[in-house]
Amino acid sequence: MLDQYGKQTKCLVALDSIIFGFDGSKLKLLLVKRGIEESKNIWSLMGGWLQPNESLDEAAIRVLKDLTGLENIYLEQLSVFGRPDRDPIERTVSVTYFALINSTDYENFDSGSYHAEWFDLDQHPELLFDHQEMVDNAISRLRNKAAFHPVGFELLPSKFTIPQLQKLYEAIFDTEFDKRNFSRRILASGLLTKLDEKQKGFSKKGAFLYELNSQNTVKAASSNLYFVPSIDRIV
Amino acid sequence: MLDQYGKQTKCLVALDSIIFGFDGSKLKLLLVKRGIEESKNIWSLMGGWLQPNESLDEAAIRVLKDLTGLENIYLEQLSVFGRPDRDPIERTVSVTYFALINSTDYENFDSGSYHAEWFDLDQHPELLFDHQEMVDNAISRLRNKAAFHPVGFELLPSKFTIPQLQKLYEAIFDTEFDKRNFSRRILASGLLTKLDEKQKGFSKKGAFLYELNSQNTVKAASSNLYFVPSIDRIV
DNA sequence: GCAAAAGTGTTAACACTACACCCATGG
DNA sequence: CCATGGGTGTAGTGTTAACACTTTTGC
Repeated sequence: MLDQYGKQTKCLVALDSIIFGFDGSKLKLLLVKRGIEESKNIWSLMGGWLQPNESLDEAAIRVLKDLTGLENIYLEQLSVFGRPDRDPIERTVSVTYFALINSTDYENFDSGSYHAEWFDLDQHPELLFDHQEMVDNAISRLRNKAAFHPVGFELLPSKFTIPQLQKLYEAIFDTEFDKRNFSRRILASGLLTKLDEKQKGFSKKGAFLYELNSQNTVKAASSNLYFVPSIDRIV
Repeated sequence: MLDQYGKQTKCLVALDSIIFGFDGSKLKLLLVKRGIEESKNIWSLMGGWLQPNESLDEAAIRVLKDLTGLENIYLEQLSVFGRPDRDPIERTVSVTYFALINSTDYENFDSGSYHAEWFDLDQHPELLFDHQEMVDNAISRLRNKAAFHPVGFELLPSKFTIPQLQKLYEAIFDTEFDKRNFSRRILASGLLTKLDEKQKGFSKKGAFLYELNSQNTVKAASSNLYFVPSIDRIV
């Protein structure tokens, strides 16, 4: 029972964040090289230790900032990993977080002595400890979330085209969509505002740019099923 | 960064489980009286401490068994609570789990010196620390899960009637369904096998009993959207 | 003028909602 | 024989998936 505080063993508590990015055609993963001797050349997730006076959320935000300089990133708690032997050095319970950011906005990291780098999600180096398991878990959460919430926009620049958005969703769900159905569905959500500008330089015709509506003007859209390519891909 | 193990502060790690039950008409919550002085008369979730050689999942299973004698219960990790002041006695990070069981099968607990008791979910005593927050979190997870996975059956006896199942779903989603639409939808899922027996003693006509198909025979059904009363109730 | 990407509509199948009456039985 | 809960069908509406051609413009 929850008494006998004094007799209980304590654990190190770590935070590890899976940071997804998108470069226009592929999903990216932000990794960092770990500073300790034994695993000097192994890439790992953005991780750090929980400090005495911070909540888990605060700690995850601080760690990300310390390692990359990134601020104002929305981090969402995923799950906890706690196998006794998951960290061979000392028993550690790790709480994972995930975040989505537009990777082209953050190419250069203000990361002090750490080296952070974007990798293709489907082609990244081997990871420390159980970090690959954490990444797999995060991908499945990302798919779930993207199906029901307009979450993909955080991975794109503030102005984007429908074909760009479609490529993003195709990357998230690792599949292809019919562009007529895709654009109809996205526009029907009422989340996007069409701008007068066209994207230049990529296609010859140029595609219209859109931006996300201000929160206030989106009503029904965000409370309803948002985008499900086909339910069985996400469950 | 994840080095400097020696310098880091350690934390107590607790497990707290939200155990849902169903008595045929209402959802139930299994609570226990905590053993420590300051909060002797406060009910709390099934909780205990993580031990050195067990994983989080193992610990949650063990704690549930120690407090209630319940075994072979499928527990699923929910989330972690870690505000620095959530436990006033000492800093504790708590990992929550939830489970669904058929409460009528478990009325009497082999709980050693502990006192475990079922309460109506909508009418239970005040809870310790942030346990109410944990319960709220679990309810929303239960709704989500029930909408996409045939999860409700764990709350019923192995043979059950369609009206019983409907009552369960009505309790989970706190609403009412049209019985014609409900049964059509559930049967269309292909998850149920109709038995030759009828339930006796409750209604005069008697309702046919069904059982859950063996895993093997369910194909399309479990991979597809299973039961969504109306999407905006669950998102 | 042609290659490459953008943009746009219709149809047929299916899924969902709403709704009302008869059935079987125990008392 | 009647009260209680069990069981069933249909019509209308909305939603989804599948599908092909025209437009723009840089080269």
